[in-house]
Amino acid sequence: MVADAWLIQLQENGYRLTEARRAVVRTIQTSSRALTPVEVFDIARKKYPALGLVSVYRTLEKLEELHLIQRVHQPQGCQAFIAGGSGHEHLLLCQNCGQVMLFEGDDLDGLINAISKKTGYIIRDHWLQLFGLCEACQ
Amino acid sequence: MVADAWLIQLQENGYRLTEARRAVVRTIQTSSRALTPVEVFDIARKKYPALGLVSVYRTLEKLEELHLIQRVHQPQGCQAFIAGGSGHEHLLLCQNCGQVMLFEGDDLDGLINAISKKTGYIIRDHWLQLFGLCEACQ
DNA sequence: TACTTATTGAAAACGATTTTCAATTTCAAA
DNA sequence: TTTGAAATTGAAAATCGTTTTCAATAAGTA
Repeated sequence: MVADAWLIQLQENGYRLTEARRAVVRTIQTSSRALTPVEVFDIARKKYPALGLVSVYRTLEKLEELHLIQRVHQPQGCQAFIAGGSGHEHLLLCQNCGQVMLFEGDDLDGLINAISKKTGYIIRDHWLQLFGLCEACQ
Repeated sequence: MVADAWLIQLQENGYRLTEARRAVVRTIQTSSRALTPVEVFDIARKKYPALGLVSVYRTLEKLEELHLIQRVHQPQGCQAFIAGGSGHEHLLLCQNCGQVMLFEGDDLDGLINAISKKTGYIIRDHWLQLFGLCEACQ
């Protein structure tokens, strides 16, 4: 019935497709903001009341391992997850409603080279996150 | 005896100077990598064995509130603290030894304007963190 | 020196996450 | 279809990091 890429990914990695996993996947996929495990639990249970919180944790773990979701770091905490992007993308968060957008196309080469030269570090990775107000919240 | 800026800051904000606070302050100030509360506890107790873990948490809370320390976000967790910079600075972390350096002079205006135009967001803040290998670990 | 009040460490409480376990469900093989 | 092995489940218990409570102590002012 569902030709869902995430479910296929789970299956191809040897995981079984269960109602609990479908419920968690659907919940995260349809959210425009990052959700904590308990939030996923509360939302998903509306459609699948038998769901247990433990299964939420276990499914999130697998989805993160497959890079289908990613953890969102914020000043208030780092327990929330959002659908992961494809390739190299960064996050843009609305400080009012929590909406998360992904963007790509950062060109930090100049900056990174300068810092590398100044500090002697070999730089292998970077995190960039922007905070602001989405159009609706301005 | 100690003409320490952090201790003065604490005092000026109405907090008393105690051995527990001195021990925590000294521990963080002399560390080149981010420390978790328990790590601070273990290190500080070597010089002040009577220290309690609760006082570590309470002192970290006050130091963070005064912006003297900052929380370090990493893939493995976000509970560690490092001495805070002055003004607008970003972190550069060694993925091998954990050493943390601060740098400033990021010019993200072009990038931020482009993202702002593309998404309609008003961008008010940003986080940038670089990961790599320090000279000693290469 | 005396006194008020912040601060302390220990123990208990708490909340989030993980582990254990018997029952259930999935899915491949018959 | 049916069967059966193995993965997955939810509930309960255990665990971990952090916070609260509380009586004793220490800091700093008068």
